Amino acid sequence: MLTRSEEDHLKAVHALLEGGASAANKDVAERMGTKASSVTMMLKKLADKGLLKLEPYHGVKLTAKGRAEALKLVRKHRLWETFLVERLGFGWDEVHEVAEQLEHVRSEKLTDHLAEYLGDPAFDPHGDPIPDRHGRITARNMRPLPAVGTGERVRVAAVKDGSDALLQLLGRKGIGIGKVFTVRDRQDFDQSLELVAADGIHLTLSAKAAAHLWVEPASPRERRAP
Amino acid sequence: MLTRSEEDHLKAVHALLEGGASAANKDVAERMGTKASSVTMMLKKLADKGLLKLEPYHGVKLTAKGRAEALKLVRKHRLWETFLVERLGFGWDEVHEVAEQLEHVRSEKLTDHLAEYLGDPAFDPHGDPIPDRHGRITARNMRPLPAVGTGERVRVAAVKDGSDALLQLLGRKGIGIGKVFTVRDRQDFDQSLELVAADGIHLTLSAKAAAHLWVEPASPRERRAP
DNA sequence: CTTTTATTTTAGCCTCATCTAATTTTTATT
DNA sequence: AATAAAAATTAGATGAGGCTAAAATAAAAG
Repeated sequence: MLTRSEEDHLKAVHALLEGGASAANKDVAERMGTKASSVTMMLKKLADKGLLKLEPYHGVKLTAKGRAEALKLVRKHRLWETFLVERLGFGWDEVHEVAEQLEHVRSEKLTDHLAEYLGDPAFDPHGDPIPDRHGRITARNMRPLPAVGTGERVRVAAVKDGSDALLQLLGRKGIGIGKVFTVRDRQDFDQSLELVAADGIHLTLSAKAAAHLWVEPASPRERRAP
Repeated sequence: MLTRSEEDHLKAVHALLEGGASAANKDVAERMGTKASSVTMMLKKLADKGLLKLEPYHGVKLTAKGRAEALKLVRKHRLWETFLVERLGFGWDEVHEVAEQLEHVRSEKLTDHLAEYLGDPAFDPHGDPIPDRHGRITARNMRPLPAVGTGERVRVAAVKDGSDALLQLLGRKGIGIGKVFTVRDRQDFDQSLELVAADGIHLTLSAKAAAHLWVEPASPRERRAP
C-alpha cells in the first residue's frame, strides 16, 4: 500500500511524463515543492515497490504497474472534479485543491460507484480524459490552439494545465469546453489570436492563454456534439 | 489547523462524552487503539490549542471551541455516510470506514454544498443526527428498545454504535430506520424480545442487539413518518 | 491511614518525510 | 581532456506521532 506522499510523487512523475517532459529528480522536486534530496528517497521507495525505474540524470520511467497505479489516482481525481462541478455546483476553477484531497480516499467501491453515479464520464470539467477502471482513456484528435490556422473552425476540447486564474479568465470570456469558434486572425506583434464564436461574438486571446487551449476540428456546420 | 490525528482524538473524546462515558486518558487510548502514553501527548496538544481541559483521572472536558470542532467533524462524517447510502447505493453497514476518510477533507464549501445537495438532512442512515453548520442538532424523544414496555408501539429512530455485523443482522431481519413495530413479549431467560412488525410479521431480537436500537413513540394508527 | 491497584506521565527509542549542507557523480563547456 | 556546471546522493538534523518500560501519582481497598 502506498503512503499519501508516495502517491503524490507517483502522480507527479506520471503528470510530467504525460506532459512530454522528462521526470528527473529535480523536475519532480520542483513539481512537488520539495527538495531534491527528499525526492531521491521517495523515488527509491517507489522503485523498490516496482512502480518505476530509476535512471539518474535521465529521468525515471514508470513500470506498467506504476502507470496503472498513477492512472487510478488520475481517475479518482478527475471523477471527483466532475462530481464537484456537475453535482455540487463548484466552478471549474475551484475544484483542484479539493479533488487533490478526495483522490487519496481509498475505496475501490467508492470510485466505481461514483463513476457510475456520474454516468461513467469520459472527460472531466477541464476536458481531461478520465481513465476507466482498467486505465483506458478515450483518444482524441487535439491540437493546442496556437497550432490552428487562420480560418479554421474548432471546438474547445480541453484546457491543459490551467491555473485557477486562467480558468477564471476563460470563464469571464465565455470560453468553456465544447465552445466552437473560428480563428479569424493572428497578430504578428504578440501572437495574440482573434476569434469569432459561433454566435458571432469576437474576442481576443493572448498567446499565453491560447497555449493552454486544446481544440479539435469542428465541421463547418456543426454546432455541438459529444 | 488540526492534524488528522488531532482530529481523530478530538472526535474520540466527543464520542465518549456524547455516549455518557467519561473521556479519561485510558478510555481515549482504548477507543483510538493506541497507548495511554501517546494519548497523553495528543490531549496535551489539544488542550494547548484550547479545545479541551485536562483533568487527569477524571476525564477531559471539551471547551466550547472543542465541541464546535468536533461537531464539524461529526457533521462531515454523517453527511458523507448519507451521500454514500442515498446516492451511491452503499449499504448502511459499508459506509463507516469510507466516511472516516472523507470526513478529513478540508473544505467548508464542500461540506455546505454537499449538505445542500443532499437536502440538508437532519439524520444519517443510522438515524444519528447531523449537526447543521452551526452545530445544532434536532432533538428527539428516544429510548433504547430494552426500556420499552410490552405492548408499546414504537418506530426505530436510530441504531447507536452499531458494528457492521449488527447492521447486517438487522438488515437481514428487515429492521431499518423508520420501521414500526410493537413489543409483544420479553423472555425472562435471556431478555430477548419478541416483536410484531406493522405487516404482522413476528421476529425475535437478542438483548444484545436490542440495546443498540433506539426508538421513538409511534402512535397506534400511524404507519410511517419523518 | 496504609497498602495495593489503577492510571497517568516521563524518558528514551523508532519510523517517516522532510530539511540543509556537504559530497559525489554525470553532463556540458571550453 | 580538463574543467565548470548541473544534478543527484549522502549524512546528519528536525518534528510528528507512535511505541515500551519505568516512575510518579491518584484512587480504592483493607
